Amino acid sequence: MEVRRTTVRDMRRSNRSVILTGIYRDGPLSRQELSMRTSLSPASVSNLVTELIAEGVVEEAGSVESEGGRPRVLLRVAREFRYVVGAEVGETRVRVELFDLAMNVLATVDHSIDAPEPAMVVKHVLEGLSSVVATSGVRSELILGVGVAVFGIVDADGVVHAQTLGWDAVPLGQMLAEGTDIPILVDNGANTLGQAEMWFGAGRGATDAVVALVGSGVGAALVAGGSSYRGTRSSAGEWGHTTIVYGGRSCRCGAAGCLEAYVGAEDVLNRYRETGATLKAIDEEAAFAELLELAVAPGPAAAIVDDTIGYLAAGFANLVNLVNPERIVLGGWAGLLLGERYLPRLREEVGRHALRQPYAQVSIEVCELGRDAVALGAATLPVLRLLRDGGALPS
Amino acid sequence: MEVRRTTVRDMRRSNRSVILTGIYRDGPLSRQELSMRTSLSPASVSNLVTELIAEGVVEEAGSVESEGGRPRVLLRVAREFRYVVGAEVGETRVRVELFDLAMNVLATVDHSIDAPEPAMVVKHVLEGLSSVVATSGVRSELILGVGVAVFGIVDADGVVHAQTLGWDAVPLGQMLAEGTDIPILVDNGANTLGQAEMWFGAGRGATDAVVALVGSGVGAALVAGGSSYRGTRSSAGEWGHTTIVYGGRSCRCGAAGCLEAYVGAEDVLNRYRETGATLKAIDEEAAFAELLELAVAPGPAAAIVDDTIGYLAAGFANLVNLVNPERIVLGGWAGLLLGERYLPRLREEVGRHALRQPYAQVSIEVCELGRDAVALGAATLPVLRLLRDGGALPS
DNA sequence: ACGACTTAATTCACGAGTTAGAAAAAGCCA
DNA sequence: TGGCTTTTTCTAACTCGTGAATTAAGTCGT
Repeated sequence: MEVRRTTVRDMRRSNRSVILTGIYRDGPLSRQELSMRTSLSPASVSNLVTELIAEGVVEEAGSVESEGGRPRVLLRVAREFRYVVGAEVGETRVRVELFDLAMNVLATVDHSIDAPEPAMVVKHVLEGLSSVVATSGVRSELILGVGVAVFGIVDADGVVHAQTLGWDAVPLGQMLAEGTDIPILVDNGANTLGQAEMWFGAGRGATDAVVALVGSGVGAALVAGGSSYRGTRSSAGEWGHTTIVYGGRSCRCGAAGCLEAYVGAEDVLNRYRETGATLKAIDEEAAFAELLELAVAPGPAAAIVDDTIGYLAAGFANLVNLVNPERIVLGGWAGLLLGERYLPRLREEVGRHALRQPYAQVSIEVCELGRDAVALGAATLPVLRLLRDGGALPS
Repeated sequence: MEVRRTTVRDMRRSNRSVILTGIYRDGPLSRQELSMRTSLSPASVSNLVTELIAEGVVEEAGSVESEGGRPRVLLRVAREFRYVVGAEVGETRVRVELFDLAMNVLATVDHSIDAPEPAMVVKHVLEGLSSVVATSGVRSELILGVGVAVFGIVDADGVVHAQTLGWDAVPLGQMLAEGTDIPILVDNGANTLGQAEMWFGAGRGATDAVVALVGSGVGAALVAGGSSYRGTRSSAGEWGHTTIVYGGRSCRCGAAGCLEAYVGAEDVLNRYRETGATLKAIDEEAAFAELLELAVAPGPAAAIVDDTIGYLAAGFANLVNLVNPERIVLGGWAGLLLGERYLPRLREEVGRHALRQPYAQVSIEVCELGRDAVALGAATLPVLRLLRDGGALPS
């Protein structure tokens, strides 16, 4: 635990960060309002804002009339000050998107891949980067950074361990950095999606939250005290591989009774098929949707879905009891399908498994952004850094 | 999420805190060493230390000869600058202890109680406080604060919800504050014990850790980024009531399949007795020890203990996967008994349930301090505050 | 015993920061 | 135009950490 000094420079950076973050998050604000909410003196706000405007990070955005006095000038982050890129590395495709600072999409490129071989992924990300830069017409010096989301465990230095991709200690960050001058930030896909939901979706306003993702696999993003919690070596959040049925179904991670083996879409379908029933759809997502359709009427499908909600609720209750979040957000493609139908049931079931006290303090919601938010979330990584550094650019 | 300004005062407080914490935690240090490890300039260290010495928080502690130059003067926190009190409220007794700042015990008072009725507990804590002050001869103005540990959920304001004591929303902090001028800090007993282990026991040096306590009940203290993690309303850490066997044994919390229902001492003994076997001992702790003795030879006792280790390992693995700590420390009276016999087995079993990556990063240890550390940990609460505030006293 | 050398701690002037309060700017209303 | 209100900027005062120079306090060789 390295304790570190504070200098007068840190103070200024911190205050710049406070102001910039305020402007970014809570839309156009006047200097007055900034002064109120940060409790910085009007003098300091003015001083800092002048500097931020001179550097181009912040711009004035019209004024608002007051009751008989000088009108307030509104401030906002200059959308076109810099740009950010978000990349999503999936099992079947690489998607690269370019955003302005207000997170408007300016360009998107998708590239399907057959086998997620590291070298090829690197190639596609770099090509996608060039491509979005070209089509958007943005000068590449103006790109603040590239956030890359991968579904697997990502070390602090961008080393990726992803069993689903068959990657073991792939230094993705370094490999990408060799192909471009733009800063690269690699993170877990669950985390980036969680980050997107926290900023722009169902997580807004919460400081202690969990974004739980249920797709073919199961994961979670932990947010503690307003920022993402990653653990010692940033592999926290492997909620899908917590044991929920000791000695139960075997999971692809090698252990038995993992939550994922009960609520992951693949395993839900397996559980259904093991009853002897069949589904028309071949595609996993279509099959899952079909199962949910069948489940409206009593029968084996309904029973399976029922059980799934129960297991999921127990998994949620574990989060509630252990982490005591103020909000849990359910996402992932399967999670969304389940959530839109069974959210009230789910909430109720969580109440049955969780302790009264922490249960009373949590609200359970469904993601608002859909699956495309993975790249969006990745793109927020450089923005987050910009805000944290008070608008100072990485040298 | 209130973002707040930083002023030049915060800077000074922060630097005082950095220095004071360094001196407190890493024994006598010279100004030089402080300068090195905090990266503050020698000038600032000198300046801050002068101030701290003038206020009496820090004192010089002899000097150490150097190789041909002026000897370094060592600095340490003045043990007798202030004193702190720790209280443990258990089901059968109230213990109050008085410490100096080096955490030497100067006085102890125990008081057995039959029924943990709030008003009585308050009375006993306050009487204990007077008593330790009297026997130690410490002037009560010199007492920095009283940390009170209760086994239950403790809100931020010292409101206690403890099912085992039958307390529902008891404003213990406020009740105590009415009886004394000394600042009162109430916290969960698992947290205070965890705090003690983190400072003085098996948790030293770790920044992301979990202290897991197994006694009659089961709980945990979460430490994230060097400080205790409490969640939204400080009820985080209810590890004992996470589901580990979906639909399994019913737990006293009302849910089914909680970890506590499998590894809590009471339930371990129940599981044994359900096999039809009996134990000579009546007392729970003696019975548990007897069970462990019987388990050295193959038979039903060994099977039960075997299963217990398995469940416990799964519970540990859940922590490893979800929280990615660098260390897990096993404590509690039953945990200690299990740990001293089965630690290697336990570690191995955790490896079977956890993901490879996070498992490789965690070390699993046993508590070093024993059960008396609950009051010690409670007493660290005011010390923690002193260090955090850079030696400034609560006004 | 003395002086050269080494290392530790303090002093001091300076630049960078925030703040309170005064002054200026910018609008509204009569 | 002039009075009024509200927002923003300017100014002087004060705090703090830093680097360079200085002082303090030893060791060691001769």
